Amino acid sequence: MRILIADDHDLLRDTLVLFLESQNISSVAVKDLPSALDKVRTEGPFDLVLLDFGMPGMNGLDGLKTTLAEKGATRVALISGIAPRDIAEQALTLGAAGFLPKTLPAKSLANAVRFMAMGEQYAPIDFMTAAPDETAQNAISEKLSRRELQVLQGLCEGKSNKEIARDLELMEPTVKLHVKTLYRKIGAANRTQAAMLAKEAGLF
Amino acid sequence: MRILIADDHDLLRDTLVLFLESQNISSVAVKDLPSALDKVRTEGPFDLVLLDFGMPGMNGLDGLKTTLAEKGATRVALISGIAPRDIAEQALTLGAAGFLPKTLPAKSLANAVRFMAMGEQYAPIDFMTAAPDETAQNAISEKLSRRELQVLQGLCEGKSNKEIARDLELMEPTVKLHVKTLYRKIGAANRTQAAMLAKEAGLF
DNA sequence: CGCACAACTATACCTAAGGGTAATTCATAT
DNA sequence: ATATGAATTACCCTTAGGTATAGTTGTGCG
Repeated sequence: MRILIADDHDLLRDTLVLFLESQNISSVAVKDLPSALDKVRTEGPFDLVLLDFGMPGMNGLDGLKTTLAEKGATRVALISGIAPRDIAEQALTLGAAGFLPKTLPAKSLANAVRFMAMGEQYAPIDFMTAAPDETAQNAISEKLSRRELQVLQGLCEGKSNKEIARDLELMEPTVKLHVKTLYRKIGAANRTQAAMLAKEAGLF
Repeated sequence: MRILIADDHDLLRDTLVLFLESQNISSVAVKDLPSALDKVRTEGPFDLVLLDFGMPGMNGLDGLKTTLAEKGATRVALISGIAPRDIAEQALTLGAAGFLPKTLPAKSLANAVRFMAMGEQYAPIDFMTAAPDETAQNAISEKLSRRELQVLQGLCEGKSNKEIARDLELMEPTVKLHVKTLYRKIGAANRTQAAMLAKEAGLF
């Protein structure tokens, strides 16, 4: 089996090649997307191409699309340290062979590589099953104060300001102010948008 | 590699054994859970145990738990024709090696078996990524008229009645009426609750 | 044909929501 | 000690949302 690895982190690239060699998977490694496309054209086809999501020339999912369009690269997977879940889903929908977070144990990575080379789609179960977007969740919950989060929860339950005030033992004007300020912080225009943003962030 | 298959459908059991044999995977097949546990004790350990979710003796996920407790069966996967997504998730959380729908192509099943035997967790990507709750979605979408669904979508996007009216080329009072009637139909007290109900039903 | 139903328009009224500004208290961090 | 920010309460004002009621289309069906 022969795969192509494209990643701008020299350390990862070198160690990964050695490790895969020990697993009887031969690999070629390059450091950016143009080099990867070049390799595919000159030395392809490969059983699998691994692209780092954050490497030079990738430009988000565009790099995946252009690579998938190459004749010598029918099986292309993304590898990333930071990309959120929705990127993974989009990549798989675009026809990627899989999505590998860099948190994956080396042995699992080797297994996943073999699996994808056989024509299957791979993504780590826990990654796909996890809360829709933990980064967005933190982005919201870290932006807001405790009170504002409590009020936001009330919004998500479809309560009126008066009900929220009663539940939190506050006066209604106080709730109104919290509501207004949390709109600013999360970029909502009204309570419905605020509730939907919280819901999409996996809150409550 | 040697695996144990437990399924009450004779046809599937026999053909699956033959197919796996052709893929250099040797297998033993039984027709219910007690037989499976017996086989594990007398002829174990196996590299992987496949349990049909609907076979005699399974009793939902209990059969999975008891099998996982056996010494000779550390790697146990479910196979099912009908189980919904949340069963699959629960099974994986309980420590199942994977979840195989019977809609899976035979070649993919063989790949998944090898993958799981290597210690990885498997579930088909599209199955895990699918809409959370299709039944609730139909419950709502079949209750509402086309217009009301269009208006509900507007609500979910946090739009005002005026904006929805402009988008649908209606007068604002019309939108207000649709909004009110759809509240009644889905049991919402205000637009935020309506939006959250739609969201939770997997709509839009 | 006439019936029922969904969709649409319209008016009016009241309440809730959202925006602006300001002041006080309190804990924490510099 | 003092500055900062969260939390609280309060005022005013405008707009949007929610309710009720009533009438007009158009489509499908018995």
